[in-house]
Amino acid sequence: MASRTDAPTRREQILKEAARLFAERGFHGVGVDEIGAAVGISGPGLYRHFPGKDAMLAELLVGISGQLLTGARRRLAEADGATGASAVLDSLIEGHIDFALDDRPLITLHDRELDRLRDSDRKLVRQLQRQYVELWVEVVREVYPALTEPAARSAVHSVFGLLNSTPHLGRAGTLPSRGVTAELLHRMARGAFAAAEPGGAGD
Amino acid sequence: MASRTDAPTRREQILKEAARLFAERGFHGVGVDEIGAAVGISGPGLYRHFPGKDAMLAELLVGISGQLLTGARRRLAEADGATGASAVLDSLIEGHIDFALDDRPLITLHDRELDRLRDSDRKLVRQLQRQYVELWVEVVREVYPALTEPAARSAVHSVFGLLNSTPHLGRAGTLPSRGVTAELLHRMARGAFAAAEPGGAGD
DNA sequence: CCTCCAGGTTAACGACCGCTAACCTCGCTG
DNA sequence: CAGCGAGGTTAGCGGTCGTTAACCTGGAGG
Repeated sequence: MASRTDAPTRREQILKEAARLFAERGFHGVGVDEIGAAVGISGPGLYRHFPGKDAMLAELLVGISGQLLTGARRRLAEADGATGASAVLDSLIEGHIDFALDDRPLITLHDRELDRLRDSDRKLVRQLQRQYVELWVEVVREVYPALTEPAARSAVHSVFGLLNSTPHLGRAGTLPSRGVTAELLHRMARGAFAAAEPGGAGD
Repeated sequence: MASRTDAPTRREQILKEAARLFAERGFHGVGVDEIGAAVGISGPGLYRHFPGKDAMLAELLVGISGQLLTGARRRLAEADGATGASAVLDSLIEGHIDFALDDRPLITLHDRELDRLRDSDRKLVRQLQRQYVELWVEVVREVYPALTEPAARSAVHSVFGLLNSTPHLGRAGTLPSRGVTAELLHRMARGAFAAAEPGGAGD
């Protein structure tokens, strides 16, 4: 939380590099020596900042889930009663896309290494994720009332899959451009939701 | 290929269980002893069937990519000039959905453990995947001519993300039902493609 | 100036893991 | 029935990895 303006670097450096490495080679595929080397220190020096390798992954995953949920709640509150549900959904989609484009390693970890956590941490992360999903489901059902609740939940998960596909889009900066990609993803997400309705604009 | 009618051989049993375990806990998170235990033999007995743990993953990934590509080519050929491009796209979507619903562990491995392969195997898998994507891109561009080629490719990757979200839908058989889920995914995929077009039915 | 602590270092331990070696035991087949 | 190969078994080696132990160092505070 105390990270946006200040720069108490080491810990955050470590987390950032660990996230990148975990996303690239998997949690079990990365050694602590590599993480250390990535931030200029070597090996067990990491244990001055974290009690263990597991703790790094836990902090990353809890942080991601929390950030997503917090951001979504903020967007929901900002719009409040004024703007329509459709605008809120657009805001949620925009926020998720920003995250997926900004922090690709994190979005990768988010649905890939969850099972490597201790039981307590995993439960916490899943709870945060569930709240995030439920928040989306409510908004989606308001915009598309023909959707049953299970259908809406499935649709939300599927759209997450669509939005989280950013790591597969371009190995390096091969994307057309950030703005264009974001717009494309946004349109597709809306189109997917719209088509999820039984009487929608499917075919 | 010699597996549909005959009883599953040891080799196929091993591959199936290995796929499940790799998907659940990651390639590096599963030991050969666990794979052996899952098929009733124990430990190094696996080496009577495979030269090593890497070889199992390689065979799985090559097999998946090949099956997907072969199936797509068959569907493209079956439709030939008779049916329209839109029907071919529907057929491709249907095939991918069947795969994603049938073999969830495989679809998970497919975009998760690719980097754990030896260079030669990884190149082969990537080549198969690229051909599969390009096949989709051509069909999609025929159905939605307003899409530029990069946009179509991004859209295809994103729809794969959407369709491959099946593992997140229900931990067990909590899905509404296979048919309903398949239909929902199909409509969403079509809706996403349609909305990808610049002047599409976005909002 | 002495102290102390945050933040490093290297050495090494213990566990685990992939794989090999050596051996066993069926069910064929000549 | 002898022989043998397919398909197992257990024991154990070598390497890697997470973690701990013991030690070092520079800068802030009394």
